[in-house]
Amino acid sequence: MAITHAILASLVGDKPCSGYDLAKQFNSSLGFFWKASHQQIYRELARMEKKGLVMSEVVQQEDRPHKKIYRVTDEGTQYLVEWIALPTEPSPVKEDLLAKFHVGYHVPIHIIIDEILRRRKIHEEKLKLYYEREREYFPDVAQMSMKAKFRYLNLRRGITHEASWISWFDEALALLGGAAVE
Amino acid sequence: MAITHAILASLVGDKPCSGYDLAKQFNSSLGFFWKASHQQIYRELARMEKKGLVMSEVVQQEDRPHKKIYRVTDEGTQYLVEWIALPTEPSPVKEDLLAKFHVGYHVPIHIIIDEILRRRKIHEEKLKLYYEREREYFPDVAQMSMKAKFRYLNLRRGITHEASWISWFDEALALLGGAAVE
DNA sequence: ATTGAATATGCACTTATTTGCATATAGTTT
DNA sequence: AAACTATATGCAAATAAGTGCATATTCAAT
Repeated sequence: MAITHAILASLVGDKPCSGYDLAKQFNSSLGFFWKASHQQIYRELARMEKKGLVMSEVVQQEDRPHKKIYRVTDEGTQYLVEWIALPTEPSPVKEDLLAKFHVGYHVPIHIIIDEILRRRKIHEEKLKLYYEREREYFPDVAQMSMKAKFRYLNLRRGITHEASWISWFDEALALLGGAAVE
Repeated sequence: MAITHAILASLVGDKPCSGYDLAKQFNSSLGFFWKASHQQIYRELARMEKKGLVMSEVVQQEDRPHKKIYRVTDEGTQYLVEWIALPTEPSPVKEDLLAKFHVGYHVPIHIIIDEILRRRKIHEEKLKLYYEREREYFPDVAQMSMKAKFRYLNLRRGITHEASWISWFDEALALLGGAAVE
């Protein structure tokens, strides 16, 4: 996915913010569909401003360095809406772990088992975090605004994604004879 | 994931082959963890040969253009095995559809519904293909070599991945009031 | 004969990403 | 006082990845 679209979606969908804020939003819903370094973000924001998709305003702060707050222009909004209407292909999977599994029988099995256990823990913690957020922010699924529904679905995608990893890890452990988990 | 690792894994795990063959293997198990254009592959193979990770042999063919068969060197194998032992982080998700959902309430709902239905069909077809391959190549899960187990698990990862997408699409359709599927 | 498909390779250009460096303010910790 | 953390921005260089174009052979179809 082009970083342009991710930034536009974030600025339109949340409030106008600085590059620093964008870089931080890896924790929030933005992190479900996009990650990038702050260097990428600053550069991309500058490019987008040159193209007229966003505009910035320098905000002087007393206790912190000044910052540039970016907001989406009408042109930017239109560009985003047009992009949404275009069909989207599934993003290609590039997963290290699967490449390792492809030749996994060439290394001692404990290396693979350890790696599965390590990765499983990472995904489990993420899943737990997502469940907590689900309980906290979306307690009443029946009563939600359109915006909330979409945010909820993105969170649900994170949940199904992590859950499918975990069930696969368990399958792998069972087949490869790894220890039971916890 | 670095394309280097994917190519090495493919050459070690399957048989030595040409860049053209590698590019075609998008259909087979290779496609679960890696996609690239033939241009990328040829360039990367050339680089890897310069580094000594692979070596090539030109094979003259009577009925087709000549081709270069690449095989992994001892150095390449060692490099791959060392890489496998390194821990692997989950690959960052960059999914267009989630960015679109982030601002989905800004466009008419039928655009989103249509896109869900279209994407659902793609994932369903892939899942069907994977199930067929599972029946065909792995009929007896209890009796498998180590190599077969790893191949089976990669296929299973493809299956859990696609299945999690489909269940999410159904959830989205239910919440957004889309038509029942088929 | 010419077009098209499959096999087979690759250069050149462009874009994307990563890494290292650099700067600046202010508060907190040692 | 010096070091560290958090906020805030950005350039430069290197590496990686992606797109467009170009070439060559053979067979099959029109």
